[in-house]
Amino acid sequence: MNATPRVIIGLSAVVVAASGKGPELLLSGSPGAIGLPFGSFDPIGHRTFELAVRDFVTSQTGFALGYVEQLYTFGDKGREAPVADMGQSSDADRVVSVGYIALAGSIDEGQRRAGVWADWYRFFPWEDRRSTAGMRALDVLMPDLNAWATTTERQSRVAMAFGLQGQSWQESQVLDRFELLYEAGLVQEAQRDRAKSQGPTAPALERAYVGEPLVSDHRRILATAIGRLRAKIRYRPIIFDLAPIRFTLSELQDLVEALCGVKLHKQNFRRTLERSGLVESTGAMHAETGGRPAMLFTRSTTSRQAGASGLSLPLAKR
Amino acid sequence: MNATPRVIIGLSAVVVAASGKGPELLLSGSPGAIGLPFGSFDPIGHRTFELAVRDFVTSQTGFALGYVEQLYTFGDKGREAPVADMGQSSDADRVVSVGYIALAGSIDEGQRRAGVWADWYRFFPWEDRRSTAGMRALDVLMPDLNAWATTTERQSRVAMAFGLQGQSWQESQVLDRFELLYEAGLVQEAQRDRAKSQGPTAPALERAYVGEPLVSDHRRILATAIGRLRAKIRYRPIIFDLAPIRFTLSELQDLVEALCGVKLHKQNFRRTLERSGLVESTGAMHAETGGRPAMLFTRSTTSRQAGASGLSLPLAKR
DNA sequence: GGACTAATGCTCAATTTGAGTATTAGTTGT
DNA sequence: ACAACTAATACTCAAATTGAGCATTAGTCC
Repeated sequence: MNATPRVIIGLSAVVVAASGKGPELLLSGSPGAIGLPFGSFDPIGHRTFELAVRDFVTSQTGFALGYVEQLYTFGDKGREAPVADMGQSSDADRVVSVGYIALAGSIDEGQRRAGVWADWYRFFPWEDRRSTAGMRALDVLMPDLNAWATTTERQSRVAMAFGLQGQSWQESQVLDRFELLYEAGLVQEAQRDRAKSQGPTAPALERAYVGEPLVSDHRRILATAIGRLRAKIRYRPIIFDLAPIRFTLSELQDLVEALCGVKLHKQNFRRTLERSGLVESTGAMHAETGGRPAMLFTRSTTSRQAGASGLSLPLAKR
Repeated sequence: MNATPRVIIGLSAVVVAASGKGPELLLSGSPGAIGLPFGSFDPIGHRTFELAVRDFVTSQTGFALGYVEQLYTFGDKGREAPVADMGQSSDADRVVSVGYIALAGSIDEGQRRAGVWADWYRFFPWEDRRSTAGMRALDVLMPDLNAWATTTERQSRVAMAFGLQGQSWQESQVLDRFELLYEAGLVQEAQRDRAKSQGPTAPALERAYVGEPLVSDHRRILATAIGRLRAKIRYRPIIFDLAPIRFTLSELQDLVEALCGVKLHKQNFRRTLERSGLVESTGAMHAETGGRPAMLFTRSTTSRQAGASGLSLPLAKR
């Protein structure tokens, strides 16, 4: 045991790629203990965090990252992520973990097979309001959430987060919603974390409704990341770091919808997008959908400039 | 010299308070080496970063913080902030610094005297577009900036950041603008940082135009913080953490204008604010301005709820 | 050639902005 | 007490943006 505990910097990455179906996450770990790719920062070998993240994700999953952005630094005691793959850490060490978001663009089948990818809604079923399944998850959770909301303060938090009572659903409030479900004891992590001190609490609901748990606080990190991404596509053109080089407007819309978990009005989406100047049409067409062939677009050069704004979403159909 | 270098966590805080005149910053250091309040994180004594920040700011400046939010974690080698007040660090150590933003509300004269406060536009004269002085700073800098912008890529970056050629001025792009001025060698830090490798570069302009330098990369951190704050008041009601408990709409507007460095249309500001439901009028009046007495408002309870949105600014008069 | 499917085009009312002009309730000077 | 002045508040109006539809078109699949 050391007199001065060491500080260890852990790095975790939320790596997102767009498949045909929607946003997918790169995971690591073994069945029953799935988590985000996680590595530790080597103060000698690594010049910057970002390089370190690229490095360990590539070496851990064989995958090279595109856009990378820092998410948040988690330093609370009792919240540290386990340093599974390190071994040399002792109890006296203090782990600080720096979370990153990485966008891996659209990936092909080969790349897909190289890593373990999963639809991120497996962990947040209630966040997907495109499908009836997602809406159903919310319906199932609601009674328990209401039962927990015994004070007005709790009630109003629930109303704000889940868009009840005249409030509108804000797709970027992913973390608020997760925190509420955690506090209400409805997600498995809550039961796991409480098991140490107290007895069991809320009823165990099916995975299809409460989502699958992740190791440590990784699901919370993921919630933070999803919220950030959803907010960010509105003011930075990051959506193009997720989309393929050439795309039809429908494909782009599907991607945005998948990311935000809501349905958009097609004609208006097209309108705002064309006005924004973020995309420009290539001459080419894409005819594989069985309907009228669609124009293929690319991101414009202006969309690449620092300070270019994002999509002002023509939002939410109920 | 250690075999395994230690990692040291430094914490720096951008502490903002609203005085009558505008946003003021809490500084520390001695003349000629002014910087942000800076402390180091003690892995044993501190349970969370946030507590540590509150702690060292209070002990260093006698000031208690209100709202605190993490800004960014700076881990690049060669960019670390000096650990002036520590002494025990060696060259082999790696310093990672976590930046925080803190809002100290509106402060009275007594509190003001307890610390060293400065108008933040001393460090960014060009960011203040309310005054002719600020506009003048930009005019003075522009020729040098244009001289530096020899490639189209640079030119378009300048145009985007400074709102030229049909682009509009985006008040939250503080960092982009600072980075450009840095790269163009117009701010003192650039010359200082380059002095080690190369000779002197750009002409030395007056402080009134290029702003005062800060220790290490603190001015960059500050630019990040200002940009973040300016963006954030649009989607979170943080402005009320800066305003006094009761305020007139004009006072609130002055505060927003000072923060964002732009003038707003008075009648429209009032309109959006009243519609937003973020404020509610107390019965009381405030009659000290020499004109018609103004209604005093407070933030509403809804503005305190998690997820409450910010001000949709009725923007910029030229 | 007719049915079907998506993509694209176009319209219209409701809201939200941007930019003013007009009125009101105080203070200050004479 | 009145005129001049100042800032707050009220009201107006056109332009732009948004939300929601209906209509048309260019392909594929019998």
